[in-house]
Amino acid sequence: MSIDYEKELNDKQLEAVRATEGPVLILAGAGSGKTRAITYRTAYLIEEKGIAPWNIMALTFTNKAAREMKERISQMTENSSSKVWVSTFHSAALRILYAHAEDLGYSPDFEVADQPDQKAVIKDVCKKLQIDTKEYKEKTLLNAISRAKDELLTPELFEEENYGNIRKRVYVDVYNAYQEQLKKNNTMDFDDLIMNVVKLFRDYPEILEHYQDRFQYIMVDEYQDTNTAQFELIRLLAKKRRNLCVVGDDDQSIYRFRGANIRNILDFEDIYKDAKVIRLEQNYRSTSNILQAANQVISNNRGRKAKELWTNNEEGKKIRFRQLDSASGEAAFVADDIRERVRRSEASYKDFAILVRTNVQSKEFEDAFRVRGIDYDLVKGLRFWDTKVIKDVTALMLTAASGENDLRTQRIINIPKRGAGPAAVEKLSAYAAFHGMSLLDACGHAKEAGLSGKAAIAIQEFYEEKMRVRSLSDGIPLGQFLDLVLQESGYMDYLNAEAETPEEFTEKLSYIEKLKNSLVEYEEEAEAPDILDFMRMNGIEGSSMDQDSAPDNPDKVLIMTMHNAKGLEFPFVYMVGMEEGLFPGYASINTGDEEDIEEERRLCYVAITRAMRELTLTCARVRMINGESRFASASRFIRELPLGMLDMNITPQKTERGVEIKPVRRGFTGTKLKLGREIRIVVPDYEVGDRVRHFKFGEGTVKELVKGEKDYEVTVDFDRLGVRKLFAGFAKLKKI
DNA sequence: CCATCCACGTTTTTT
DNA sequence: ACGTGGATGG
Repeated sequence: MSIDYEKELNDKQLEAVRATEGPVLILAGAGSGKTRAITYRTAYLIEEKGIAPWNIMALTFTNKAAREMKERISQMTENSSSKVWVSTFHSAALRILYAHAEDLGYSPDFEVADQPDQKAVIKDVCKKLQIDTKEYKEKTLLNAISRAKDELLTPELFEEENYGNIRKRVYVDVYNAYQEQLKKNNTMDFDDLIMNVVKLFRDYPEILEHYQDRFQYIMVDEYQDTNTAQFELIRLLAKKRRNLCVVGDDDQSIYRFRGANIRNILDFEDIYKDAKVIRLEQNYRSTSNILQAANQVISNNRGRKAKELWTNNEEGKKIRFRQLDSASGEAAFVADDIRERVRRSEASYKDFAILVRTNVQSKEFEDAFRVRGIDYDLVKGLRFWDTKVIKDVTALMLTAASGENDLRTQRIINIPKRGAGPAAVEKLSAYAAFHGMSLLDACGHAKEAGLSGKAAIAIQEFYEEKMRVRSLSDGIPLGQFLDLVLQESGYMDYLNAEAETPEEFTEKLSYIEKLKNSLVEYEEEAEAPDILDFMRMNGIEGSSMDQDSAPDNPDKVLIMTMHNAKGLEFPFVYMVGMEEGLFPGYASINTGDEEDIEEERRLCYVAITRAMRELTLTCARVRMINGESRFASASRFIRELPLGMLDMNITPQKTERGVEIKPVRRGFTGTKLKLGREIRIVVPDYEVGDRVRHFKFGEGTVKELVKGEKDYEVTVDFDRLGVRKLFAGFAKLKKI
């Protein structure tokens, strides 16, 4: 089989495929055949350039992307695909680290901490350090640690950097203790995986060189989402041969909040002066109207790589914009619209996607679809391996297999409930530490550890159950092992008791069933099946039945967040909740940092470019936010759309109780509604030079007060935080 | 030690 | 509105 590259690719794609040597930056606009370019490039390397598949590495962010890429490469290159390293950053890091764990002071059977684990550790640390978790939120602390690791700041470096900063001092202590705790449990968190590979490469040049020789051609997908640590990882790997091809779109960078560094893509040409830059700008997905809208919106961003998508596709329908009275009205409009189109056989349910900015918005749509009998699916973030049931059951199995990991023992010590609360754990931990044994082993000495009667017996039994299971499990198949664990632990009864409804119980049973299938499947394939190995493979890489694999295409309308929609396409897209304060969100408006708005605008661009045939934007005049009715004006992004291609059928305003809401009210975000009547018009009672207080930002001096289109815009120099721009209506500043 | 009540907070998410 | 988590009382 031979591929006709020239026929199957456009000029730019072909150029990208043929640029095999040296640094290459492929700026791939939405829907421009990016994956096509990467997969053909891989095939080209193998078949035309004679590069061995195992010398090629392709890195992605999600397992889904890796799976899809693998599949497409295998379709093209027959059997060599399995030899190409196509994997996520994290699983690549994991594989490398398993081979060199000891060089970094971990034992080779180290484990990976997931979010619940991380949370448990940070909780523990806060307690030990007596940190007021009201002042320093656990989430914030974890986030700070994660960002530090993204930036390759080890606890030592982080400490150096923040030495003088009193507030950061707490972060330093927490980070230190957190890291110590993980290390003690022979555990890395996700960020450690990347950071530790970099550390390994930096400390052991010969190891680095080994991988440099192995990965002679490196490709990185979604390059705009890389963080500093990932960038450094790639840079080191590619340093020797410099065959680095990164593919991305700065306009689709929407993960700044989790550490993505957009500079990686913006500065690529500065770092690699000889980089070849190839722009894929022909879009094969959308109508030209949709594309122009996207172009127009994103052009409002500064600091982006110049590019403009174009298409040969037809002009298509105008983009619809509808403002409804309420969130439920909005959902009703969308649901009716979909139902009508399906009734007329214009499309089927699976052709539609509702894109929301925040998860809470989905509820209204679920209701609207349900009452109309429209099949829908909520694409939710919850994933199989993060489910409580699965976490519990796997922890039960792992603890029976090995009691080394105290974090895990702690997780299940009271599952099912046996009266082992924090107090008991505290005593047992102390005993374990004193005698240099694991927490599980300490459970075998519950009495000696100072536990009183009933608790001591229960915990002693917990220990003995684990030992019993361990001795019985020797050499039995994993599926049976699971049954044994469930039986001995009494977990099923616990589940039944915990479940609020019978449905909930059945759902959880089905999860366990899935786990069992997965175990059996694994056992058939693995050379040396082992529960620890199984968990290792699945914890990071998901598995054959993991949730993010595409639904088997049932005919359902999909509801999902705009973030989740990245990389997908749908004939009909509804972007809902297009309101100031929701999209862009208050949070991004309030910081006064234009960068935040730009990120939201990129998200808007991503969402628009998901649409193939028709795009509908909607918003509500009044929306409940956190239990409070609020006026909302149309999103600024609506105003950034080219008027000419908008179908804007403004519906007359109806209000409950016949109270007319004057258009002037538009934009007074934060104005509360009561009994269908608005009760307050926000006119600032302060002026330039006045001292004011903000509920969150503290005190400051008003620098500027401008009556904007929608609201007063007030610039305040806060004592603690410096200059911020706020909307007067929303900020609720108090004159002092 | 467990259950119950209230206060709080609330974008986006991967691995 | 609503779910989570901490404090409080049995």
